[in-house]
Amino acid sequence: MIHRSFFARDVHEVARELIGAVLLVDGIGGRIVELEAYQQDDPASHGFRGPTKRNASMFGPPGHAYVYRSYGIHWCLNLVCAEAGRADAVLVRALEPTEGLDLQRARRGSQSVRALCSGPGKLCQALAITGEHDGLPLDRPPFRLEPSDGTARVVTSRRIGITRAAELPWRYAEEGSRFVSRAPRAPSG
DNA sequence: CACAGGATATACT
DNA sequence: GTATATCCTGTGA
Repeated sequence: MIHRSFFARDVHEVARELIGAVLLVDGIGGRIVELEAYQQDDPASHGFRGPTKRNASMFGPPGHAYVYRSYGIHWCLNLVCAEAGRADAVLVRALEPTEGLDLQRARRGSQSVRALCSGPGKLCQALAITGEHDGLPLDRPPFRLEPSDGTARVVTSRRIGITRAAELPWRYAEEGSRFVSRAPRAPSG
């Protein structure tokens, strides 16, 4: 069980240690295989221009969820890090589905296991994460987080789908995983 | 494999 | 009005 205090640290440390951790919502989910780090002083972050109604939970205490709607259609899940008042968070981009595959398939339509959670919008649909989860603590139901066993090898690469600060290697993924949203193009560390 | 286009909430110009 | 931390479908090389 990962306690919310786990998140009261540097976002990059948290991101690296969360690869291989298990994320469940109402018992449904899988192993985290891909994350991206966003910081308050990062032009690509929603918190860069200060608090708004949408990003309010980013500025709240760490160890809580920040859920926002993307392109008017999809939900995306972030885990708030650092100290309260600092808008740092990791975006959960992909899971290796392990729990509740039938329900995930039903929510996503008849799909291959690889297509269930290989993207931030996809995994929110598979786990039924919506705006109602925005601001909820991550160490209380319906969330459950179990730590990685430490065997996952982590690679970094550039973040996906952004135009500002696109050169920063702040995407973290499990090396060789077939469940990431896209294969890292230029792996390092 | 690489695009283009559409759905459409929220924030910014 | 324009852009965006997305996804799906269609077209064509």
